[in-house]
Order: sequence, then C-alpha cells, then structure tokens
Amino acid sequence: MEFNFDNERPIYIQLVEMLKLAIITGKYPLGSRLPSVRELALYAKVNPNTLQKALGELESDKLIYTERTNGKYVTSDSKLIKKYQDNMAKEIVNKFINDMNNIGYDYKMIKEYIKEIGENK
Amino acid sequence: MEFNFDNERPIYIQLVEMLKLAIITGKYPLGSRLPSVRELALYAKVNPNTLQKALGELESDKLIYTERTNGKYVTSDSKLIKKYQDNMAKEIVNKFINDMNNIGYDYKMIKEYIKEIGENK
Amino acid sequence: MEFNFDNERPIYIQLVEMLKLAIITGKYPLGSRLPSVRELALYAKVNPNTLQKALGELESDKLIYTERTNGKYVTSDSKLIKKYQDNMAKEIVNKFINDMNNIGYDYKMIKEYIKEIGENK
Amino acid sequence: MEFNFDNERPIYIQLVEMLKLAIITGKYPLGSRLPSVRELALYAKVNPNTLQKALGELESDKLIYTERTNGKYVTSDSKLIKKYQDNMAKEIVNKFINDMNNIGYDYKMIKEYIKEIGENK
DNA sequence: GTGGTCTAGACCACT
DNA sequence: GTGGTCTAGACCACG
Repeated sequence: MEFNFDNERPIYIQLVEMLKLAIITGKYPLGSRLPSVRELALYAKVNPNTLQKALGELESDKLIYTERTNGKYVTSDSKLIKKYQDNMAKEIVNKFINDMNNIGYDYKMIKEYIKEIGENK
Repeated sequence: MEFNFDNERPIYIQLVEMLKLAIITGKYPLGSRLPSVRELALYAKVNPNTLQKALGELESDKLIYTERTNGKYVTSDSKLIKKYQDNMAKEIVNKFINDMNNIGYDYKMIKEYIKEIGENK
Repeated sequence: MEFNFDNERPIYIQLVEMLKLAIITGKYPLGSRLPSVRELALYAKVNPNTLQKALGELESDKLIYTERTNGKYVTSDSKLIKKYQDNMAKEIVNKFINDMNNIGYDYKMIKEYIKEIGENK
Repeated sequence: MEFNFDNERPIYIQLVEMLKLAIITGKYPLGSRLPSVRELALYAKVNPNTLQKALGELESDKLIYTERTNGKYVTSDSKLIKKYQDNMAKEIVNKFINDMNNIGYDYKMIKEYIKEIGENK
C-alpha cells in the first residue's frame, strides 16, 4: 500500500479514500486489527492527527470500530462492505456516463470506446 | 447554460469546466464572441473578478483569445478543440477503468456493467 | 510594410513604433508626403482615430509635420533622424546588455554569444 | 532583492519577471522555501492578492510548487531552470539582433558596437 | 462599453 | 500561520 498524495485536496480525505479501498478490496481483511495510528502515520508520512481524523471518518462510516485500549479493527459485517462496494461502483459508473455525455459521447459511442480498449489490452 | 456550483470546489474551477464544456460541445461556437465578462458574471451570479480568473485559464489554454477593448472570442482552431475533446474522453475513461479496478472490478465485469445499463435504458 | 499588432499593447503605440522605423530606415523618405490618414488606416486595418493619434505622437516628436489642407510630410532634418537612430541603438544595446547581465551573462559571455551567432549565419 | 515598479506595465508581470530572475540567478536557491505570500507582499509593498497572482504564474511555469499549508518552494529541477535561462538568453539575443536590424544596423555593425562598449568599460 | 488591474478585507481549510 | 478563494468596489486605457 503506497501513500501518494496530491496537493489539491485535503490529505485526510485522501487517506479516507485509500483506507476505504484497502478495506473494500480486502487488503485489510474483515475483522482484522489495523496497525496502530502511530505506525500508519509513520508509514504514510503524515501527522498522526491527520491520520486520526481520517480514521474517525471510517469509524463514523462503521467500516472500522475501536476496542478501547486494544486498537482499531475492520468491521466484520461483510454485507456492509459489499454495500459500500456496490455504491461506489454505481457512483463511479454514473459519473463516468455523465461525464462522457457532457463532452458529447452518447451511450453507443461509450460502448464502442470500452470495447476498443478491451481489444487493445 | 445553467451555472450551479457545489461548495466543495473553487467556483472559478467549476466555471472553467463549464465553459470548456460549452466550447467543446459547441454551445459557444468556433470563433464566436463570448458575452462580456460583466454579463457572464451577472448571469452566473459571481463576482466579475472570479469570472475573469476562469477566463484567464481558458485563455492560457488557448481555447479563447482576447481582442483588446473588444471582447473575448472562442478560438477558431477546430483541431485544438477536437484534441481537447479527445483528451478529456481519454482521461475520463482511464479514470473510470482505474477507479473500477481499484474497487475490485476487472475489465470483464466493467463491460457487463456497461451492457446492463444499456439494457435498462 | 506589414501591420501586425499584438494584443498586449495599445495599437497606437505599436503604430508609432512602426512608423518611426519606417521613417528612420527611409521607407518613408526625408521630406516625402505620407499617404492620407484614411489610406493608412485602411491599409493598417485600424480605426482612423487610432492612426490619427499615432501621427500626433510622431508630430510632437518632430518626425513629421502637417501642411494644412495638404497632407503630412516626413521631416527633412536628416540630423534629427540620425539622432533618433543613434538613440534607439543606444537604448536597444543598453537594454540588451542589462538583460543579459540580469540572467547571469557577463560581458565576455555576451561577446561569445554574438560571435557564435555570426558564425552560424 | 529590491522591488521597484514602473507604471507602464502591470505590477504582477513585473513581479513575475523579478522572481524568475531571482530563481534563475540562484537568489532563491533550488528547492528552497520562499518567504510566505504575506511576507513577500509586505516587502514588495503590494497587495497579497497581487503577489499571489504572480506566484500563480510561476507555479504554472513549474518554477515553484506549493506544499499545502506549508509554503511555496523553488523547484528542484535544475535542468528546468537551466532551460529557462537558455531560453531567456536566446529570446533576448534574438530580440536584440532583430531590433538592431530594424533600425538599420547589420550584423557587422552590431559586432562593432558590442566591441566598442567592451573597450570603454 | 470593453477587458485589465489593484486594493482592502474577509473567510476558509489544513496542519 | 500557511496558502486559497471570493467579494466589493474602484480606477484605467482603449476605441
């Protein structure tokens, strides 16, 4: 897991996104214990406060929970995670279709485009 | 042309995007004169300076040019505009594929997804 | 004589510069009659008022004079013109040396540069 | 670093030029942190927004970059800076030769002129 | 009436 | 304390 940030958006937002991906894709498996805040912060080269803020977001999204004095754990609720994945997929696809429409590509053209890319892979 | 802004990103950036779309999709045709800065600002309900900043970006992108004391005009370079459209399409598609990969959808799943949407239309 | 303007500076200033050059280099010879304002304006594709303004500057510089009802004439004072040429040369050279110094080229490096260009001609 | 402005050209343009020179000549060394926008503005006696605009230009030229909430830094890309210096030199020399040609000095006369100045130093 | 510049002053998010 | 954004309002040159 690499932590590369751009300077355009708040770091903690980017951390949230990256950590969500890590959970959804199973890099941090269901029910597993996360590295300590200090460790993660060190690794991501950010201020621990910033990482704390990011984890706070994940927690209010129920993707992780805190066991006092023990650490933070990934939720064990696989349905929740599946739901997140589905929602993200929907959002991504909708945005994609929308963006393409905006610049003048209709559904048919989009399908062509996607097909083409597949063939060139 | 409607000007609705979200609060997440700078207004002038959103203006740039909207104006680029308007040019690329031909709402502001090749070589045509844009409404005056003041008019556009009035219409978009932003400060003229904000709009000026947005137009400055378009100008440094060569999508528009200024005739002193006369007004601002859309470039007449149709190739340039086509290039912009192509680039935007490529960026959008790449981001899409990339985002989908990140949340665990491979190319085949993406194609399914796209197909499904077409059928539900 | 071509009239190409950039949009960065006032047109009349650019006209003044071009006309001065035309006089200094003899394209409009000593004592000769200038084309009418209307003609010049038509040719340069500028508003006659703009050209009038430019000619006003030349006149206050004594490079041209007006014969009422008859037209405008280039001065016959060859010394004056020589003086203008010398002054312009001095200004140009001083600015050049100065600019080069500013970006870190000393006199010796400048001479090298000039020599090199001569050889590549 | 002194900030003296003439009234002929926009302040922010002059700021851009001065700051570029400062970077190219190493007054602001590679990778070093610039004074804060507010400080520089105070020092140059201009409005912070004006300075911001100038720095924006430098940034889009990649001569500086911004670390959010931290400050602005000179690029560490020494090749880029060298390239800028070279380009500036070329432009200055070309403009010089061109200007001299325009007022009737050919290459030989220019060399004389340059030589003369050297001797009078 | 057109674009361009500049100032003063305010507010914001981030670290 | 850092940069970033935005507004309001003013003034200017140009044609």
